[in-house]
Amino acid sequence: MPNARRLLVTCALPYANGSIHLGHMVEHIQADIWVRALRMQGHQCHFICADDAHGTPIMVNAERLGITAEKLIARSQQEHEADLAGFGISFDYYSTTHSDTNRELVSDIYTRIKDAGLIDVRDIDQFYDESKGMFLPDRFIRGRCPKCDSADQYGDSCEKCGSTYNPTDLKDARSVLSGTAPVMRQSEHYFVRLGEMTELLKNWVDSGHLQSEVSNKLQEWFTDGLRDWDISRDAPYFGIRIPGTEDKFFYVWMDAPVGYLASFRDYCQSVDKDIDFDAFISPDNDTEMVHFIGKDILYFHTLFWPAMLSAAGMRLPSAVHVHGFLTVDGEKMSKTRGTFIKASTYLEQLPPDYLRYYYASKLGDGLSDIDLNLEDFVARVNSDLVGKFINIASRCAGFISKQFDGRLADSMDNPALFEQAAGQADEIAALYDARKYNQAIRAIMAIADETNRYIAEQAPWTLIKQDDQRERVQQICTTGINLFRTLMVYLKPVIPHTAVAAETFLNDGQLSWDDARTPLLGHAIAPFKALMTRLETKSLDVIIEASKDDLVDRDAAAAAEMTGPLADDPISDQIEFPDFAKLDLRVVKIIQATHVDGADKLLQLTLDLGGETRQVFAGIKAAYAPEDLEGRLTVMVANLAPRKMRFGLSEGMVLAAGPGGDDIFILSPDDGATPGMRVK
RNA sequence: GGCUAUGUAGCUCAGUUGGUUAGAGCGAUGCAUUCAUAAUGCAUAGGUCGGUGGUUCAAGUCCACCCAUAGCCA
Repeated sequence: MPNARRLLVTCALPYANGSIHLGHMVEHIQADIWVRALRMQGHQCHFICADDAHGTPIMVNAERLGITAEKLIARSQQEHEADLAGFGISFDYYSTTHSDTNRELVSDIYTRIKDAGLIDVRDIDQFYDESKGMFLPDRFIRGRCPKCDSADQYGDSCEKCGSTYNPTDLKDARSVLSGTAPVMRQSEHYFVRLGEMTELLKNWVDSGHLQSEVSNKLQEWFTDGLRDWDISRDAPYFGIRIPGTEDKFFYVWMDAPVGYLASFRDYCQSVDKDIDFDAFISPDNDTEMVHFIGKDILYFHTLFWPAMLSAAGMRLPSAVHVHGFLTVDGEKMSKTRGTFIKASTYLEQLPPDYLRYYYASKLGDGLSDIDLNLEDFVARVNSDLVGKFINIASRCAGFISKQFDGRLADSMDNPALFEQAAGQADEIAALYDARKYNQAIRAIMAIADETNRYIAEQAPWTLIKQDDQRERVQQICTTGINLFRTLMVYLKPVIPHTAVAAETFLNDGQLSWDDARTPLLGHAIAPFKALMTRLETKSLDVIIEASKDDLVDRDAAAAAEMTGPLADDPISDQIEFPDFAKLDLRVVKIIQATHVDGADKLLQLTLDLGGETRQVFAGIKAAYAPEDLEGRLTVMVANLAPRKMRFGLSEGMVLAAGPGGDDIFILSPDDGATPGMRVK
């Protein structure tokens, strides 16, 4: 194809710390439809993605699960790829940002930025968790909101009053990881001097690569002035080490977008070896680089990313296509309502093409959110796809196979009707290209409506009763089948799985875009089998219920975590060994235990330290009877300063665990220990 | 709080540079039909276009303010 476009198309990299859900699918489906439409027209589209595998949340989560971060991200990538493949997302390559290629590329880009004099190094103050030995991201600090005093708010913003602030403003700040109070500590950070690139970025933003809403938004940021971008994080950090440093790592948002290129380079080197990676991404090239992203990560892709590319001497994106969020039944996806639906949960019940069609029917080229209205979803799929579109094939195929031995007529009875539909090929292709899928679907369904109307007018089921009208019936049904075929071409980017089944039925190989224009005549088709079944509300109920189950498990786990001993009584501040060595813990034998007159909780214990005896009062009366204790070994703090109590002098203390009341558990050494041994 | 979107029939959405009785699909109701996965066709009902005020010969469409919803504030 002479005018074939060459494109690198990407979706935002899914984060390797959670499952793909139907919100992610808006983007992947949007991009996949775009790519498939272009490919059908003969364009060369390299569709690339990867897992975003770095950052503190992944490191922390792996630790919590007791596995390595590498294992966590490998597991996640496998799951993500399976989910995306299940929805028919036709990536050519799917990698991870935790790869050698990515490390090389980021390091290279960083070095070029540095050589251009755009890196600034300076100290900043940041919260540090001493017990965990690490700096804390804003999200890992909670405390009371400085504005409205609400408890348990994140370090960057308050969910109650919506105000934003610095974690340093938080009252009673606590580390989410350990529950301890974080301390301020200074650390050297690396910054990209974005402000230096303002002009360049402005030019790029104004030159038509972005939706108008996006440029408007960026205008605000330009007005405020671009601030330096902090690209470093201190060890420990699961990520890529900054070259020339010992303990500094690239902030995950530095290496994530580079992952697009790293994954693409791996693809060029291992799969499609005809592509010259360096040439492809060099400026002044006729290739296109197109990113699909959600509006939440606009900033990173429209300022940082072009800035990085430009500083590194690479091509800038041809387009960044931004979409909105998904709501379900008009509300934010909710785990309690069961509307936080994972891709895998959906796929267990329903075919991917239903959702792909529904999203397509609602997606425009703007940033507005789209709503998955479950009732509307059922109605739309059943009425549009099954009732209108598939029905055309279904109602015509019977005549062709039963009356005409499966052969289409040599001509159509109404070529004008076909031409009218076929003539829309360019227009519909343009709508796909402009990402106005909702308009494309409307145009396509209008053709389906017209076709059904036409068949009803002709009433082949009546004509077939007259012998002299047989040929006409065959021609009418041939017209119908060909309109179905043209519609199938138009819908193929949206419902590829259905297209495969339809191709079998039409028995003429794979449909390309140009097939929409030329009818299939004098051709034998295969017997018609149901291409799609109606969507049952029941399946959706199952999905909703299953999504609630996910939540219950998580809630239970979260609740258990929240009410455990660690939550009630967080681990104390870290100490050094000499602090510990000050404690002199000894194994002792309880030689006598007696009640204390007038004391509610105390028992008086006489302890043998192996050569010395002590009197100790212990608050364990509610849990132990004196006779049960006599003769037992336990552990005491032997060098605790004696304390005068109402009933006498207590010369130390025995160790016990538990919340109190009846729940007190004194310690016992294993068999073999003898009184006087030191515990260390 | 500031900014940016959005607010049109029961539901999901179109409405071009302001111009005649505001549109589509689904749903509802009635009729027709029975080839087709109870699919299809015809017809009817249904909207003071979030609210108020303004500009204009004329506003869903422009302006101001207000209300509601969502997002952003790196």
